[in-house]
Amino acid sequence: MPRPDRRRERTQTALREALVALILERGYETTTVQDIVDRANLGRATFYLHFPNGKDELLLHIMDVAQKDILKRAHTHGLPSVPSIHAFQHAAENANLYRAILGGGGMSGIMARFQQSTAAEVLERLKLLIPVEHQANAPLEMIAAYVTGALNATLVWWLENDQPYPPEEMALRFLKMTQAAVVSLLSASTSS
Amino acid sequence: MPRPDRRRERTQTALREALVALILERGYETTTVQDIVDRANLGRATFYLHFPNGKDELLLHIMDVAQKDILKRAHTHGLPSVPSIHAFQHAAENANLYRAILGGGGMSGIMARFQQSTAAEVLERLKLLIPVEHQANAPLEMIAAYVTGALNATLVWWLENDQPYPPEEMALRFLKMTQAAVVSLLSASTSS
Amino acid sequence: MPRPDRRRERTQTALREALVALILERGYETTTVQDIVDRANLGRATFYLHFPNGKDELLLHIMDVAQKDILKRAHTHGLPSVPSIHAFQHAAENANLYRAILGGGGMSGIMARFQQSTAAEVLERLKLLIPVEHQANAPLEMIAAYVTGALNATLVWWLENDQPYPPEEMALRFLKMTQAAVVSLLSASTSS
Amino acid sequence: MPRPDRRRERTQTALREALVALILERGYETTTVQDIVDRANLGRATFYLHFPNGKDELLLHIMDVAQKDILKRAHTHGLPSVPSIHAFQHAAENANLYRAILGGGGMSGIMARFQQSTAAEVLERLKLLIPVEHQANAPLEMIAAYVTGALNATLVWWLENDQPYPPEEMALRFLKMTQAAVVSLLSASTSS
DNA sequence: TCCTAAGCGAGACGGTACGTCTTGTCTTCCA
DNA sequence: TGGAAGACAAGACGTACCGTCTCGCTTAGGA
Repeated sequence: MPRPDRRRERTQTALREALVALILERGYETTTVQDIVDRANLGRATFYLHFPNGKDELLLHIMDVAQKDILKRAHTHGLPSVPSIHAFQHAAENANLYRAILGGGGMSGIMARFQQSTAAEVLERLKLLIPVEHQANAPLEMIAAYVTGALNATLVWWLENDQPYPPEEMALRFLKMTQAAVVSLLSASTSS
Repeated sequence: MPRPDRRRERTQTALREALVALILERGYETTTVQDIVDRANLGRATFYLHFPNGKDELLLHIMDVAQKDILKRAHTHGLPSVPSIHAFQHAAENANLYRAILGGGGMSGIMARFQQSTAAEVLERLKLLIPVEHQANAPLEMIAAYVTGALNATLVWWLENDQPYPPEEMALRFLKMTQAAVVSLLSASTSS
Repeated sequence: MPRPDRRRERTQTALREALVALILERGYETTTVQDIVDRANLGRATFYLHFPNGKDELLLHIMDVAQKDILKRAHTHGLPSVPSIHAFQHAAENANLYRAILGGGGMSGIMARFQQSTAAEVLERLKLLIPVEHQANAPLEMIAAYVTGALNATLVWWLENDQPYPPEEMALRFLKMTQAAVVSLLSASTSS
Repeated sequence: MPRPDRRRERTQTALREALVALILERGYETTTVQDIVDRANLGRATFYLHFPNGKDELLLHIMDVAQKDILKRAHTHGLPSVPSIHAFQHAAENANLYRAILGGGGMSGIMARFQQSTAAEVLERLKLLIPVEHQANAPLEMIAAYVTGALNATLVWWLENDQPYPPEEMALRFLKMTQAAVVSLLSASTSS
C-alpha cells in the first residue's frame, strides 16, 4: 500500500480553504497571494510550488474539486427526474464558493452590476405584464433573475457564434421561450 | 456659467475608444492605464483627471454611454411587442463591447469557463431528451446557453437571498419554467 | 539658465549617503536594496529607476563620484612631488568609504582574512630580520601591510598574465624590491 | 584514536573541487550551494552536514587546506633565502584558486576594478619618471601592480589603525619605500 | 487681440504585489 | 540506517502598475 507523501495534500487543502475564505471576506480580485499563504500558514514559495500560475490556477483547482464532488454525487444516485436538484443541493452546501464564483463575477463587479441593472428593468416589465393576482405565486425577483440570466447568456452565445440569425429572429425565439417559461411557472404554482 | 471646453469631451471619447479597442485585443484585466493613455495619445495624469478611480470608472462610463444609447432608442419607438429586440439590436451594433463585458466575464475568465462546462453538460441532457426530429428547429447549443444562463442566475439569486426555499422546490420551479420554454420554442418553430 | 529638475540629483545623493552609511554599519554584502531605500526615505522602484542593475551600480557610482573628486583636486594643484599625498588626504576625508571598499574586501571577508593571515606571517619574518634598534623607526605592522599588499598584487598580476616568468625569477624580483623598500624606510627614518 | 571514516574525506574533497571549479567558471558570489552539490553529485542536506555555515565555510576550508600545504612545504625545506618563493610556487600550482580568491576580489568585482584603475594611473606616472633605457629591464605593468597593491594595503592599514600619522608623513614614508624598491629593481636588473 | 486659467504631456516618486530564486531546516522514502 | 530527494518557511530580488505629485507647454475663452 503506497503512502505518497500526504504533505502535498494537506498543503493544497489549506490553500483551497484559505482562498475560499478570503474570497468571501474581500473578493477574489483584491485577495493577494500573500494573503492566502498568510491565512494558510505557508510560505509564498510553497504556493508557487503547487500552483505555478498563481491564484487563477488555485481557483480552477477549487472548481475541479467541487465539480468532482458534484459528479460523484450524480453517479451515485443515477439520473434524477429533476436534473438541477444536484446543482441546487451542492450550491446550498457550498454557498460561499458559489457566491464567490458566480456572484462576484469579477471584472471588478462590472458584470454583476450589469446583470442587476438589467434585472431591474426586466422586473418593471414583469410588474406591468403579470396580473396582480398571479404575482404571489412566485417571487417576481426570481423570475427577473431567471430571464436576465437567460438573456445575457443567449446574447453571449449569439455574439460568440457571429450572429447566425438576425436580431429580430433571436428576439422572437427568446420571447417565445421566456413567455412560456413564465406562464408555466405562474399557472403551475397556482395549481399546486 | 461654466465654460464647456470641448477638449474634455474629446479626451473622454478618446479614452472610451481606446479602452474598448484594448479590451477586445487583450482583455480587460490585462489592460493597464498606461496602455489606454498610450493608445489615446494622452498623459497618464490626464486619465486620472477624468476618472480618478481608475479604469473601472472608465468602464462604467462606457456602459453608461451605451445604456443611454439603448434607452434613447427605446423611448423613440415606444414599448415594442418584442421587448428584447432593442437589446439584440444594440448588441449587434456594439458586439465588441458586449463580448468584452459579458463574454470575458472577468475573474480571469473563470466564470466564462464555468458557464461553458455547465452548458456542455446541459447540452448532453438535451440531446437525450429531445427527439431527433425536433432538434433541427433550433440549435441545441443556443438552448443550452439559455438554460445554463438561467440556471446560474437563478442560483445566484437564491444564494444572495439566503435560500428562501428548499433546494427541492427551487429545482422544481426551475424545471417547470425550463421545460415549458424548451417545448414552446421547439413546437413553435415547428408550426412556423 | 536651465534648471534640469534637481530631484534626480537629490535622490541620487540620498542613495549614495545611505549606502555608504550602511556599508559601515553592517557591510556591503549583507545590505539589501530595501535597507538602502528605507534609509534614504525612497521607494524601491525609485532605486531601480536610477540604478537598474542594483546596488553594484550604486557602489560604482559612489566610486565614480569619489574619483572625480580626487582628480579634480589633483588637477587643481598640479603634479605634486609626493604623488600619493592626494590619495592619503582623500582617504582621510572619506575614511568610511575607503574602509568599506578596500577593507571589507567582500567575498564575505575572505580576502581580508587572507591578507591578514599573510601579513601576520610577514610580520614574524620582519621581527627576525630587522635589528631591534631599527624597529622603532617605523611600525613593523605598517611594513608588513605594505609588503603583503605588494605580494598579493604581484601574484595576481603574474597569474592574470599567465605566469610570464618562472616562479624563482618572480620571487627574486620581489625580494629585491622589497628589501630595498624596507631598508630605505628604516635608514631614512633614522636620519630624520 | 578516532576513526577517520574515509567517506567524509571523499565527500569533502568532492565539495572542495566542485567549488574551486565553479568559482573559476562563474565566480564565487554567483555560485549557489545547489550548483556545488550538483557538481559533486551529492545531496543538499549532505553539504550542510559537513559545512553548516554555508559556502563561506567551505571556502575557508579550501584555504585552510591550501595553507597547510604551503606551510608543510616551507617546513620541509627550512627557511629559504628567498622567502616568497613558496608563495609563487604554490600559486603557480593552484593558479585557479589564487585567481579566484585574490583576483575576483569579491564585492562583485568592485575591489578588483578599483585596483585596476589605480594601477593604470600609477603606470602613467612610471612611464613619465623612468628613463626609456631602463623600461626594458622589468615590465612596468608588474611594477605598477606592486606599487598599487602596496598603496592600497598601506591605506587600509592606516585607516584601520585610526590614522596614527598625518597624511603627509604617510605619503612620505610610502614614497621613500617605493622609490627605493623601483630603483633597486631596475638597477639590479641592469647589472644582472 | 491679448492673457490667463485650464487642460495636457512628461515623468519622478512612494507604494504594493508579483513571480523567481536561494538559503537552511526538516521529513519522507529508498537502497 | 544513512543519504538523496525534495517540501517547506523565510525573505531578497528585479519588474510592473498604481495613484500622486510637480513641472512647463499649449490653448481655448473671456477680457
